[in-house]
Amino acid sequence: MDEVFKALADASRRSLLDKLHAKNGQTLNELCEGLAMTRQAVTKHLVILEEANLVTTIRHGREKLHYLNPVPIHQIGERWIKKFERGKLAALSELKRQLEKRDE
Amino acid sequence: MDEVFKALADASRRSLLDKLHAKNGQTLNELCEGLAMTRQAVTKHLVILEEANLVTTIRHGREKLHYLNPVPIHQIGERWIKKFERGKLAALSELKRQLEKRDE
DNA sequence: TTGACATGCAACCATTTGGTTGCCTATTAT
DNA sequence: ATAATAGGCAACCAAATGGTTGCATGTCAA
Repeated sequence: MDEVFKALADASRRSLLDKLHAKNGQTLNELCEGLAMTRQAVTKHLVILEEANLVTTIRHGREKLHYLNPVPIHQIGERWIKKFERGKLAALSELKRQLEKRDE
Repeated sequence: MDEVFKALADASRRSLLDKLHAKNGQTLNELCEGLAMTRQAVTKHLVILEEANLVTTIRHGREKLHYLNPVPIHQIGERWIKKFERGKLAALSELKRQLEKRDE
């Protein structure tokens, strides 16, 4: 879980996920296109995404195809974000109450 | 948005949010209880959470009360996670198709 | 008013992070 | 067979991160 959060914490990595979301199964060099970064830097990001299970790869000859795995993202939504959404209205009304209480 | 992802990338900060989710409006010293960290380290984490707008504070005399703001978390769910959930089944079936195609 | 309590500020430190460059290996096409 | 293509590995670097210690300030209670 921590690995997923850490992997998502970098804008370059999120844009790589975006790229795969737009077109799945890209090679390393395809993913490098248009990025202001060396191929090796992209490789490092992809390794982190793979370790967080956000990207799966398949070797096909000399090419390595990268596929998005949306499951960990979904899990964060389910296990983490939903927890905080439940208390949302309650929290806001409590904050309002505290703000009003402030000058007592 | 980036600040929120970065703020959530640290397990200590997520546990501070958990603490506030369990009991909102705690002081710095309250939040320090049971943590294997100095008060100053906790302060630094709270500053990061505040800058990401995940925590709001109110001074009340010599105490500083910390309140959870669930809005940015909700936004990540809405603007980011949902995007990847939509394509989930499609992505998985495409992956399966590619895996099967592999030996052609 | 003075001591205790809650927090703030700044300097410092080790480790991690995000990136680079240079070279090596494997596969494909001519 | 050989050149071009796709990718991997390792060393190195600067900056960011997560933590510490020491001291300062503001507020409350006796």
